[in-house]
Amino acid sequence: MAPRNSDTKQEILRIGMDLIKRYGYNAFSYADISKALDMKNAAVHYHFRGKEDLLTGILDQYLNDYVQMGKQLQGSGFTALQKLEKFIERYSVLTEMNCICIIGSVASDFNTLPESVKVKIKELVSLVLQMVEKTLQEGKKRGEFHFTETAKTQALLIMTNLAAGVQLSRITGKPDYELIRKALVRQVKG
Amino acid sequence: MAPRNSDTKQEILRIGMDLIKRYGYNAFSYADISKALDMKNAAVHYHFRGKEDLLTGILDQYLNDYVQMGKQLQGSGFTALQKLEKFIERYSVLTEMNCICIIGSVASDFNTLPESVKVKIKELVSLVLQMVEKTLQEGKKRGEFHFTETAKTQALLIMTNLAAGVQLSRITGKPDYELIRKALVRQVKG
DNA sequence: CCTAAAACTTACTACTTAGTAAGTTTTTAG
DNA sequence: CTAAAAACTTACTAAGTAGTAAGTTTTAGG
Repeated sequence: MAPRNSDTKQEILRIGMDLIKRYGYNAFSYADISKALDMKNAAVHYHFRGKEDLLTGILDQYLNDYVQMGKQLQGSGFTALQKLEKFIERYSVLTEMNCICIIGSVASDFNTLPESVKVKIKELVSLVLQMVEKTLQEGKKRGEFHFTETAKTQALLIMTNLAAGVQLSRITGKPDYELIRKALVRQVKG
Repeated sequence: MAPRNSDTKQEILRIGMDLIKRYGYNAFSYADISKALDMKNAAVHYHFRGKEDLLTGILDQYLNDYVQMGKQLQGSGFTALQKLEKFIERYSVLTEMNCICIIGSVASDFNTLPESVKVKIKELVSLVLQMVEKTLQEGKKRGEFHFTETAKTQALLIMTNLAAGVQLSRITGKPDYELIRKALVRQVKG
């Protein structure tokens, strides 16, 4: 049998996250994951009792990544613009991989998800929005940004531009994402 | 048995469209449709051989609706702002119904769809974007709008704000959609 | 009224889905 | 080396999926 070298649980999360970004939560199965890792579906159930637990695990990890990134950027000498660009970069990478962001993916499937997961998604989205809002406020204070809307509203505009930008560009092509990306940066700079 | 008064094929399309907007393409089945219309799943297959045909029918109807709306607005004495608001209104209604737009829904599932449908979605998105772009150009010429981006880019920004706005507001609440809606109108007015 | 097409139902198939119970292998710690 | 916990496999279930073939009812037109 193939050697089971690395942490399987982590691998499952990795594959699961990729599948959600590529196809969506309701379009992948335990079989897809087990096949990708060359094991049986029961092994996946050993690590995550149900699909709900798996999704929860994926969202927890994603949230953790964001918190980690936030800490790394905080008080690190980066300008607000650089912080914003680090955030935008995540979406550029998604576009390049023909994927959409986790938040956009689960947002589309929102009505089909169990309540516990809905709550977690709310937390996740709130966190991301607050991080962007904070960066925007900081940039305005420093004189880097000159947008006219409130920081919260501007954060909403940026989030929707990016999340839907990657979705739209899968259909109409990557140049459209670039148009959106550049325009929203201009908008923020004012 | 319950009387089969109205056009069944049209009813199937109506239910199917509602299910896509509410749950997504991969989260509903022929059984859902047949139950809603109090008939057997084979009857749905009589009208639409496969799920691919059903989705094609739904997209065709949606595209047709848009063309119809475009014709109605063209040369009808409406200002560009009024036309834009008619467009925005569609998304406001979706928000109120706890739904997302068809385009956003199929965009998330894009990688799971057959090629023929992908092509149709491309046509649909291009049409909608062009309609918005045209309205923006008209408004600028008339002095109603004063946005600084190109009409195409501004159309992309509006589309992404609205499409992701309804998705996001299902998670964080309707007020966020309102913030986005009002901000994008301000942005266009300049 | 009669016929033929349209609109179904009945009854099924083959496949996929999440999930489970019981047994086996592998790893780890004393 | 050994015991036991962890990480699996085997072998299954029950439910749901799209889809089909054949027969029945309904509807519309001459």
